[in-house]
Amino acid sequence: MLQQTRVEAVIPYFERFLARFPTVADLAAAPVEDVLAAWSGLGYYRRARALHEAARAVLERHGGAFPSAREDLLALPGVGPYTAGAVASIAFDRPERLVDGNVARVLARLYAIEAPQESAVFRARTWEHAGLLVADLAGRSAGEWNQALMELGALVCVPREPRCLACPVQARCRALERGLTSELPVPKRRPTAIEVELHVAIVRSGDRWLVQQRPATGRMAGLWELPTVEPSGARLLAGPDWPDARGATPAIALGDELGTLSHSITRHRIRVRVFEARWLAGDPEAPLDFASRAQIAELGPTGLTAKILRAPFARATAR
DNA sequence: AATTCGGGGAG
DNA sequence: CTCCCAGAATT
Repeated sequence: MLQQTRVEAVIPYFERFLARFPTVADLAAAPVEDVLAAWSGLGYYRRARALHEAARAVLERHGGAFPSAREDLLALPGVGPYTAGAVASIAFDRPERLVDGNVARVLARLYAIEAPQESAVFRARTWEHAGLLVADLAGRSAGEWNQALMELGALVCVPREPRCLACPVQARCRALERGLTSELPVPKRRPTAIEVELHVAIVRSGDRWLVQQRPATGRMAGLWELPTVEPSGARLLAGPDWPDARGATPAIALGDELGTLSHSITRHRIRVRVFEARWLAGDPEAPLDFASRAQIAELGPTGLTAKILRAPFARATAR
């Protein structure tokens, strides 16, 4: 959960998740749909699938006992260099290094690493320094050291306007010595944004809303959303074939435009136009269905769908 | 090496 | 607005 996601954002998900799946065996035994529903809103849904697969791998390969060796951890789905180092050092007290975004920034400044942050050179230098520091611990806890390093980056050696006066290692910081703290680390190049327009239909039946499940592959796979089309036809974010696949007779008639909102997912900048709409057919068939707010929350909505359902203009459409 | 995955909070 | 977060997998 913590991969590329702030601790504060993770905590409520983590607590709900562990209440629902208390053990590795519980997680392994659960349907992936339940795991996705518990993950809904946190983003990077591949992580949820990987964690689910990892739980099953722990049962099959390790008899249900979570592995503690770095190499065994790396072999689990969704576990890369950072996570392997974090679990090995923090959970199992092994003398393993770790580099996350915070540690990379601390080390880049401490040792004045001028290579761009996405480069292989930068990655090699930071991991090398992280290893040397752990090797100097002389038996003291690498888990505590690694967490302290991350915390230093999160609280003191922050991206902009670092609090160098409060830094415990200011005396040995080469970036501070050279006046480079605002220049390092050299940020990775930002990819150009992709503009997308989506049309979303709000179809109400009493207190229920028409929703559709996204395909099993691709973005936000398996999550539920309000009926959505991408008029430009690029189909970057649009759901399953709707309304085209409904045949010559459109099953949904668009009405008044209720409002617009903006949404961003990674490099896509989405302008969303929300329309009131009517359902023209009989009972909807999969992947379409009517669901109440509570049911939608339980199914696992996309972040955009949750945002739309919270919007004032969506609340005011009761029929 | 470059892209692709969400969403949210800080500034 | 922009940036970036306790990254990993895929192309």
